Amino acid sequence: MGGRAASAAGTGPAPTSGPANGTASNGSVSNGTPAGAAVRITDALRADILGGGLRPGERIRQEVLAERYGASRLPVRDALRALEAEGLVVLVPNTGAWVAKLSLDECQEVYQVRERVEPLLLSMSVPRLEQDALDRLLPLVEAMRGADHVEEFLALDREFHMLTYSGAETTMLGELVERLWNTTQHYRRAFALLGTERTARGIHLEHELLALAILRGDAEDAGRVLLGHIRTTRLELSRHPEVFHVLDGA
Amino acid sequence: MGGRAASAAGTGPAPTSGPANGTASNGSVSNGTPAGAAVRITDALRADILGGGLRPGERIRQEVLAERYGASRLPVRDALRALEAEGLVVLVPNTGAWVAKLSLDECQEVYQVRERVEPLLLSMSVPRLEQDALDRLLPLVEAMRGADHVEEFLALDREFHMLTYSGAETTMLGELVERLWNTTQHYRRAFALLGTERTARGIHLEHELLALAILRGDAEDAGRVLLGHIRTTRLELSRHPEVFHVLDGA
DNA sequence: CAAACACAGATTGGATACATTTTCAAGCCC
DNA sequence: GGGCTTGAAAATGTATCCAATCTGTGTTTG
Repeated sequence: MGGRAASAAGTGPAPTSGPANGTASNGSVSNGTPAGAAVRITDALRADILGGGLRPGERIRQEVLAERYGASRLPVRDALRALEAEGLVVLVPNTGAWVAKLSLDECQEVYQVRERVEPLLLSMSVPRLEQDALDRLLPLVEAMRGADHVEEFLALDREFHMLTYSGAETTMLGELVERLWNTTQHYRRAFALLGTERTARGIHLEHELLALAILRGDAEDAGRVLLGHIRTTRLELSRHPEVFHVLDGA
Repeated sequence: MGGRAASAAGTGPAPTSGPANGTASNGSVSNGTPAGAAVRITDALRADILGGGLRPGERIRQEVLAERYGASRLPVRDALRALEAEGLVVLVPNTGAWVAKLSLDECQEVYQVRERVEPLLLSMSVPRLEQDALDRLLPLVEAMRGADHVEEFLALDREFHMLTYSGAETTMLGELVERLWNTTQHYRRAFALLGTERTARGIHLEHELLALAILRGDAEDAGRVLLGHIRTTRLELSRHPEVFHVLDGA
């Protein structure tokens, strides 16, 4: 056992240990890692929600999930609670669970927070980015240009931005940003579907500009570009309220 | 019931309707205290941690809490999980739970996020502050000047800042800010104990300046003052690493 | 004498079963 | 015929019990 647990007099094993789980690498979050089986259900459910298998406003029944994942209702409840903490599920006591649904105002609120928070994370990341990460930036931009399906673009977009954050050794800010991304996943998808050719070109340009600033090592300029990128998306989104009506009606 | 009128014209057939919206909770059940045992334990534990009854790094045993609150271990587990989501507790699978402990770097990270996020929340709040809230600002500043005990000052400080945010109709940003405050509660207390007379005077001046800007209705200037206030505290904190050593050693 | 192994104790994680609360639908009264 | 009350059914919250895992100590061996 590691000496760091030498808690003869001290307390706690290493509460804040962990190699600064950045936000890189797609895959599961495994933030607090509840437990063995519960965490598997949590990951599966999150993937289901993010992938579109469960749509906003849809009801979630514990028994159904318990049977689907071959477990009891207890780990399912733990999973729902964990996802509620991530903002993906809404639990109402003695009533039930629903997939979180954002209104237009709430979605804009998320984007406003992202405008303030992600440039900070980026500025923490840029000075410490690995060479491998830098080498992958422009290819990802090109891949996004060539993406045909919405899902492919979304995955590449996520990978690109998370890669730009992979240099930050943060414990909380990275998780916060990932949560903000997850909660707006449905709307990003719907927005990408409605996006015009003109806005798409603008997005690609912003991505390339961001990559160039990062490659230059100019964290401040990169932060400015990123702020503009998120802001542009937010304003564009505010001009397409039908995104939310569609989801509400479904 | 029926308090929550579906925002989008009565779209929802019963099955897909539900309080998936973050703010919309059932009329009868206020998301705060639905009389569930788990929620009561959660609140009690949070108060215990924030109040200093449980110190950072201290171990939490489920059985002890179960007996203390006269309940089973299950609602205790739920409470720990909820508090983990708030960042107040750290859970290690199959091992145990500890009161969250922040390193100096992590604490500064929280403050940096606060610098970005709280001015935004303030700018959303200032234009819609009630007259009652405005009338209470300067008296609170004066009360802080006269506060003798640290606990009294901390309570007034929290009340003052939360009052400045009371005009914001947010669903997520407000909770985020409250979480950030809670996770640094221990360190704010320790810092207040170590604060010199000179820093105390500066804090009071900043508070008064902030109150005046808010009363003037100048949201932008208020945001600037608030940013400086948080930044000053962060820099001051970085000059007192003994705060963390004391807590680590204890 | 020190380090690795193994066992015992303790603590958490999960499954089953029961009590409580809410919801839905039929029936009754106005 | 419409609105309200009442009843049953379903879903959630909780308690108790059992299994899996980790910590810590004692022993053994080089």
